[in-house]
Amino acid sequence: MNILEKITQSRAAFSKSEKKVADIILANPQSAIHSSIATLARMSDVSEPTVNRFCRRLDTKGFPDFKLHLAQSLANGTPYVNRHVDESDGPEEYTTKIFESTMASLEVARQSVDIQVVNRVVDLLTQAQKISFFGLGASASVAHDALNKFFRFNVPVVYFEDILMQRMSCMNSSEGDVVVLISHTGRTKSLVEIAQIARMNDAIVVGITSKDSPLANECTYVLSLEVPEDTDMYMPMASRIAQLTLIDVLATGFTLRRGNKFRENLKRVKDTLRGSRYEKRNE
Amino acid sequence: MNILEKITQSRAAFSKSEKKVADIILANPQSAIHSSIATLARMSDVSEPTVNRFCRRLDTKGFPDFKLHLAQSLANGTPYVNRHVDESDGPEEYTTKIFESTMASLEVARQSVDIQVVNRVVDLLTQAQKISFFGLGASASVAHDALNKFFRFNVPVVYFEDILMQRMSCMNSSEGDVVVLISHTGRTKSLVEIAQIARMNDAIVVGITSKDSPLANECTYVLSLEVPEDTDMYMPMASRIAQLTLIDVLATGFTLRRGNKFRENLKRVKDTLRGSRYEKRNE
DNA sequence: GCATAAGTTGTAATTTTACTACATTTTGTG
DNA sequence: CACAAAATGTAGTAAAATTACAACTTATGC
Repeated sequence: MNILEKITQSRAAFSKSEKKVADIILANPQSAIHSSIATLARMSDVSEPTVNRFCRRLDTKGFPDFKLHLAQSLANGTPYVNRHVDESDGPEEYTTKIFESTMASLEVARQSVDIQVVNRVVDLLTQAQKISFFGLGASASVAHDALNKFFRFNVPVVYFEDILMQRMSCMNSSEGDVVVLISHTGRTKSLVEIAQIARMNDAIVVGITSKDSPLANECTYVLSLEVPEDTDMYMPMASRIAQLTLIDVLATGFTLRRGNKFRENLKRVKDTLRGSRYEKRNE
Repeated sequence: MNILEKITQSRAAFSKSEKKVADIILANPQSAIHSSIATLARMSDVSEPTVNRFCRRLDTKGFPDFKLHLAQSLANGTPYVNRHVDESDGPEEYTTKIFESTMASLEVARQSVDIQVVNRVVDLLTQAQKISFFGLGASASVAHDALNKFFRFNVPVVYFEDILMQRMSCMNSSEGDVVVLISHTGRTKSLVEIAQIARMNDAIVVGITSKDSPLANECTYVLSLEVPEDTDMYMPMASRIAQLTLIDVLATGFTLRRGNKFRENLKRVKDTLRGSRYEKRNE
């Protein structure tokens, strides 16, 4: 656990001199890890043993051990945190906050993904006769993206934005078909219905949605993504990115499963695009 | 820079005894940071000064400094690196790699974004009479997503996937219109043409694309995203996510610029969705 | 309001740790 | 094979961290 946070939190439990030490360290943790106990004691205007006691109060073995912990906390700059955008934020602030929140969400999402299920779903996808990707609202563009990816694999892929088309498509599904449904909340009624229809027609239904949601309960397999609450902006942001990344994972798993030859094929698909592009001049 | 990697890389430059030390450290770096120089020397079967020399060869001030660096490398928030997926990777590995690569790309993208331009583009968008989002292939879903976002703002937004529709739409554009074109490479011919058409009709053209590309040269404003090369999978992955996040930033800037009342409005839009969803039972 | 105890802080000595200078060994080269 | 250069180790030294204990501060009960 991050020792800097720990210092901030346990500040109340510190004695007067220990607070001095805490403040000096918090003011400039970067320099603290390069100081000796003597220097730090002098800077905080306390004695060396006080600094040592301060370290032990934080459950470290002593000063060197404390420095190690501190160094680790400082390692990745500042770990990305989900900070909400504030009304008073300027462009600099909100840009940073959004990028960092997105990264933080991805980190959380990564940890919540069930690898077993990923593997199983990749299995199913490679064997599918037809793959459908459906989502509504913000998740529609995720489904759209999935179409783009799997289309290159030369497998029958279906994607509709229209609810009625989605329904009809599922009506016609049969054994061997895989329907992937994408929804952050998992509470969109029409999507839950589609899951039911698809299952009634023997299709395998994979949900990319949140755990224990009504949609999750209707799916054969659930790839749940525990993404922290979206920011206050009343728009799905981070969840969408996590879904997309998961699609990337599935697509990658797909190509890996299909083997070498298949990837050469993929390269050829990419090469056909060349004609539609301006050549990159050699730099 | 990660010192563990550094050790691996400079292994060739080490002397015989130094290699012994390197191997012991690499074998169990976690225990290394908790050992004294004497213990480590004994374990590596070399003398203490050798360990010290080893540390200096890695551009650290000495053994304690080396331990600090090592601790940072081992911190669990290890900065994400763009590691390519390997053929032999299992589900666990490729999932991690993709998530981490995506995060790494976002970090790079964040640093490359020009805040000034973001601010200016937000300005333009808030004042636009009509906003169009166009992209092709993988970028189409990004444009699609942008539509989703800006649609909620109750501004005239346009999005087409079809090239001809895109062209026609641009033909009809006029002063006060903003056309946002999305392309990772910036070399897609038809998109460059669309930029030209839009500009001829007095629209402002904003490009979310790579710097100095043919498309970038045709745009009024360029939001360049320097995203590291996509992985070997022959599919755009990271670039797309960076583009989406940038769209999030623009959308957020938009709502912030529009002020409080506007966001209340946004909340109302969100609330209208409620009827289409299953209520969340209280937990 | 004073005495006493509990807690806090500092001083000085001790121990541990890291570093330096120099001696010895190993390796490579004419 | 001899010599030089590089590598490694030994022993001593300096620095850093820790411990034990003394002095001081603060709080509490009578």
